[in-house]
Amino acid sequence: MAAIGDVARLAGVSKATASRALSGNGYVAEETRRRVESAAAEIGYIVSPDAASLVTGRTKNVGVVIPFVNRWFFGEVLEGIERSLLGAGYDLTLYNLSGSGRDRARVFEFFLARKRVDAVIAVGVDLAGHEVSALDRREKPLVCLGGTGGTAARLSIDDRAVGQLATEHLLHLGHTRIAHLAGSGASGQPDTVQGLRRQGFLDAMDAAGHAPSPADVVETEMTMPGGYRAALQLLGHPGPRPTAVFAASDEVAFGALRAAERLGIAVPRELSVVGVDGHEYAEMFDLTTVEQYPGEQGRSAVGVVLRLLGEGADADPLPDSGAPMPTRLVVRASSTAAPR
Amino acid sequence: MAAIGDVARLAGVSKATASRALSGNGYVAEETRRRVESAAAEIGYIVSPDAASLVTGRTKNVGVVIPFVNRWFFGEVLEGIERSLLGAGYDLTLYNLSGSGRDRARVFEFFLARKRVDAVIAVGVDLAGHEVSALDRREKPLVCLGGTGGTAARLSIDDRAVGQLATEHLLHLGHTRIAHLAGSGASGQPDTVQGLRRQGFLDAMDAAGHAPSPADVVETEMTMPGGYRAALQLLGHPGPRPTAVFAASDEVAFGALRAAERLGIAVPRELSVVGVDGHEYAEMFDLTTVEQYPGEQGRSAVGVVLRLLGEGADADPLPDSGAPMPTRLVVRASSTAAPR
DNA sequence: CACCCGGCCGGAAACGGTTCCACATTCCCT
DNA sequence: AGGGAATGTGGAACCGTTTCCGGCCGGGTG
Repeated sequence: MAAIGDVARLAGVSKATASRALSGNGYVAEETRRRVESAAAEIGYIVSPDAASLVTGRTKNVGVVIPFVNRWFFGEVLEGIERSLLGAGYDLTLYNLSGSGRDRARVFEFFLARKRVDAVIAVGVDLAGHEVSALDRREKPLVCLGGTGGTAARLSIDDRAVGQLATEHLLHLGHTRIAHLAGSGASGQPDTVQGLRRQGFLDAMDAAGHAPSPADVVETEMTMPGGYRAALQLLGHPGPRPTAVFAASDEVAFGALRAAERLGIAVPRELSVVGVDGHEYAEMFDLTTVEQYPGEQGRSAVGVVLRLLGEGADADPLPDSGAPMPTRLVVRASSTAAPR
Repeated sequence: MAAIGDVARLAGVSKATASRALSGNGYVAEETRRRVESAAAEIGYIVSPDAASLVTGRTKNVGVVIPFVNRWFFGEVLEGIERSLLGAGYDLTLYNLSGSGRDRARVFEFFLARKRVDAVIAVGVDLAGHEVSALDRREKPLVCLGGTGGTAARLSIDDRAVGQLATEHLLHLGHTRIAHLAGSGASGQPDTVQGLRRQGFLDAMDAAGHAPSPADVVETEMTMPGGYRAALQLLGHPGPRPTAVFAASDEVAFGALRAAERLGIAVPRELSVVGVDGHEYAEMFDLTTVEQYPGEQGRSAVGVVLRLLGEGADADPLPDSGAPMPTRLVVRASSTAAPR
């Protein structure tokens, strides 16, 4: 394979000049630069990123750790991150942190600790203290998107406010008995996404003077089948039912809709449903939801990372640091006034 | 940061020996090895993959190019690949090849051509001739999972057989007017996934002596909203309707189910629906489907790649090369005998 | 006893770039 | 006119590994 020395020889300059010409750092006469470039093109020269990062210490590569790729929110975030990174000339190394077992430790101690990534974006993962300290001992910038634990840069929506907003929407419609399909762990870990959305729900209910019965808050995996099962449990018994459900995510809400259909409960006449996410399918299901914009969030995270890495002010402006990412209530046919 | 020289000094050996001790290549006395290892642990030494791959020419990193991450099949494949790769100590660099424009060229010419990946797995992408030749000019093994164009190693299900199988299932149930919700491009590109499934459908119909009317084969984006819209178009008019639909993917089938519900068409009494994929949600929707196993496919692809890279025979046995990956018809409540 | 071979180790040469430093011009300013 | 700054270039050091080669030792073999 052609190395920079070959290019230099062909162009009649030194390696140093060739390097400067190709990388654009330092002074080099316009005419020389052209000569070097055409020499490089002629022999099909491509730089070795390994050699370059060996000496510069920067790899132009960022690690992304993410617990799922096949949940809508995460997939969307990942796509946003990927696109931005690629645009900035960075590679993206993916770590799918599913379990919390030894694989997880391996990712942090073996893969991320190595010098192959310049920075890490953690999306929706709850970092342990030693995990984040392992990272900044290596002086690797860390940006968190959702999740908990990082003292580092953090981007997030206001999940408590989201829960509150969705619930208030139902309250305004006159519902009084509102159930909540919460993400699993919502009551145990109050500062996670699930916990905060649940808290928002409780706050809104409380402010309206309602105290939901414990049976009306059920926790479930945040997937469509999870929501389906939880809704069957919540609604599938004789006797009075809640007239509205606030689902912790759109996928859970879809499952609830399917369960209602299965149980012969008419939506929205007998049951209003609202979710959160702004899922691609929400419109098709006529689902009222609090939208968020994961692709945008991913892009913002990349913006922060690049800033932290000292890449110039070329990118989009930073979101006001500390300010939550935007969300918006979108009302569709799945929610309506409470039946009398 | 600690380099291997520091480890060597601390252990009282040369860099060469330290390297051998840590990498496990070449002769080194057991006792020395232990001394080196504890020295390394003491100062928290970690190798620089950049330096290592600079000299060995191998990066322990494979590139994955994939058109979507947020479609079930692709997400599942990606997860399978990731898990396997991680297990083998490899990194995974993700290239989300969405458009076919300049971004795509950039990925192939700039990112993949560089020496940062040892091999490439292309899932569900139709490679152009110059794209694959660019890769093997660099002597980078290429494994294709679905998609077309690679002369290289290829893993795939038999999509034509899948279409045929699904259609035959409906024929056996007595249906005669069967519609097909095909993936877009099915008729234009006969050797793509969509094209082959459509061909299998046509073959089965033909063998049964039926000639589907052109209006009963409609093409759509392979997503749930796509299936929804296409099914509305297919079923949402007065007059006689097909009694069964073969959807090119489960997500399309879900959309069709939703459309049927919207139109007041009872499934399966008035309309049978079958899909293909074995989507996570299929059971919840009671969908009859031809299952495939994308996670498994991803793992197999990694197996092939590792073999190609000369990693020992430690991994799972190769699937019989050339043999299609397994599929299985799973009958659920969405398909039943044709109404009389 | 001479020889060879296998285990074990160190010195030094790569690998392919970037960057520091020194040096030579040219240019501008006082 | 003189001096310093800006521009352009080359030599050489350096980044952190792996690996080739050669030397040393001990033991089995002819």
